[in-house]
Amino acid sequence: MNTGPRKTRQREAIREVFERSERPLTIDELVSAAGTQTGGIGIATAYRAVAALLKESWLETVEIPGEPVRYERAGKEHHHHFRCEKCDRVFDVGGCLENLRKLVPPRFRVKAHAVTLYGLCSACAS
Amino acid sequence: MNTGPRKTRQREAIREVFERSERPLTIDELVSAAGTQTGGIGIATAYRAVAALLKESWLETVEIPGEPVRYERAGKEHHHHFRCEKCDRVFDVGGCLENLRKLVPPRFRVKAHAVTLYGLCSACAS
DNA sequence: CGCTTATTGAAATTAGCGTATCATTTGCAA
DNA sequence: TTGCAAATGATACGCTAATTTCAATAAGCG
Repeated sequence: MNTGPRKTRQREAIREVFERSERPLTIDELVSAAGTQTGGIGIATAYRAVAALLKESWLETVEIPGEPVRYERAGKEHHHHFRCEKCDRVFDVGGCLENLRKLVPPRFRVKAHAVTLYGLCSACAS
Repeated sequence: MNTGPRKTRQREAIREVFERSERPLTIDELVSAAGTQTGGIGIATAYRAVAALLKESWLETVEIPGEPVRYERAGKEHHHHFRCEKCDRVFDVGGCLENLRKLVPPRFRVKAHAVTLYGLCSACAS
């Protein structure tokens, strides 16, 4: 007897997609990517699998204003995101600003920060 | 004869609320604030007035991931925002980071950026 | 292999946010 | 004061994202 999570074609596909992708993906992007690489997955399955992967901290959310939530592998080095205004893709951007804390008023306590850059990616800038 | 916008109690109240507020407000915050200061305004009116004030660039949008859109007076100096995780209010944060462009890969073109800080405001930190 | 039960997925449902409707109110020019 | 169009506001509607339903499928232990 066993009552653990089962290994299914769909979940394997989802893990593969995220492991191969170097950028955050929306649910729809995930479904599309998994669809081409395997027999395809349903949206409900995608949501459920992502929720599970979030719970076990295998994925993290990437939220950008006015955009659907995206997901990427957890545990990456500290980084931020760049959204291409032409192709709508979101890319990781390494590095960070050290002096963020200096910006806020004295008694404010900064616990986290998000930086989003907007512009044209290399593919769309040419 | 004249076919311009009319001066109403509700629009006056909305302008006053934004002029007095030093922080961005959601539609609901606006309705609440206007409600206490005057006879109250409807949500539809709030949306319409805000849309008009946006169109004439008297207001600007402040978008924070996972949050409803907020609005603040346009024309302020370049600044960013701080969201208190306890009271959910959003505050303006002066200053900026100069070296943002250095973060992105060579061929990427940066046109804008958004910085959001998260933590506890001075009132909630005590 | 056979059985139990987790998983899938299409479709229905929910939830949040914003807009459109339309009868009523009201600004304001004549 | 009068009249008309603009403005209001309660509510119905629409849209998108995400969850739930439930019958069918399939993982995987014995």
